[in-house]
Amino acid sequence: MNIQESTVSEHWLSVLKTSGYKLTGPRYYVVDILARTDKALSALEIYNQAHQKYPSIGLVSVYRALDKLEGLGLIQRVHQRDKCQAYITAPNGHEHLLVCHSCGKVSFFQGDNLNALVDEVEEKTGYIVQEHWLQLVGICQECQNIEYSEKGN
Amino acid sequence: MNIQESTVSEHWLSVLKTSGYKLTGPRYYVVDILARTDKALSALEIYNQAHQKYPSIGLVSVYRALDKLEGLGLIQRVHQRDKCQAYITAPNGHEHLLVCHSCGKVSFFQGDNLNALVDEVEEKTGYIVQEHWLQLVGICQECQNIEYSEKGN
DNA sequence: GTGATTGCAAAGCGTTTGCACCGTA
DNA sequence: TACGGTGCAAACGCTTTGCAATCAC
Repeated sequence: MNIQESTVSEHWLSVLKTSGYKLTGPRYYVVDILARTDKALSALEIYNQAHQKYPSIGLVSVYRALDKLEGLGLIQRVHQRDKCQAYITAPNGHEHLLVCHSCGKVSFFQGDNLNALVDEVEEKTGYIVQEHWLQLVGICQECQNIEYSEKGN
Repeated sequence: MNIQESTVSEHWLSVLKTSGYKLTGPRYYVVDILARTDKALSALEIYNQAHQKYPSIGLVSVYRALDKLEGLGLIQRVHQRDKCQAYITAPNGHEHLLVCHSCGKVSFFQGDNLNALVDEVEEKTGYIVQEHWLQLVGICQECQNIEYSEKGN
């Protein structure tokens, strides 16, 4: 295929290529959509968006692309109360997530303090902790402002 | 129905009753199984166990019981990399989980330090954080010992 | 007695698989 | 050219729903 427009996801495409994967249309559009949004998207949502620019794309290819991207650590799952099948970019590998309950926006944050907690738990319980996984859910500043202005009316 | 043996899940049964739910066979066995184990169980696993003592139970009733128990805050979901449909008791409401990657055992731990982190994130990002959700995955002490003794052979 | 609860069967939904064709490298 | 990747359709497994019968209260 022939990609003309340059995007922020060039890094991803090069990682895909370096890992021995072919650069195909479906993969390109999945990568591009995820790289351009700050909301967690499900396979179907990605498919719907991709379908507009690449009508021949199949939902199955989206699933397969997501699988590969997750394996390469380029994206990560967002776990929510009910559904846990949405994905977000992982620009710096696995990070802690901050999810806005109102607009669905996902941000990242550093959790340095977590190391002390992990050490404490390891000492108290005798576990060897291999991975930790933290997610905060709240309301972002923009959505707070919207709520206030709505109440003001 | 007529329950003879007394179990650790009496508290749950009284909560169910107080909340206006009828105490039926299927509910009793779902509560009892979850109260007696320290492993996260899926609906099907609970059904299989319950079926042994209560052969007429239906899988559907297990799903419905899990729904109610989760709503009452008596159990909570355990989120794992792939599947997020397993449940564990929540004896003290929602708590942080420590999951053994080897045997599947789930423990609870206190995360007091988390408040400082949440405050910090709120200040830096402007979010109002409503819920936090932390899970550690590692190897428990027993499984570590098993590994060592196996390597020694 | 009465309405909530149950079990069955079927439907629903998201995801995976089989397969022949296609396109990248 | 070779073979990894694709799209379609069908299969799959988990979960939910419709409904008449049942059971706790």
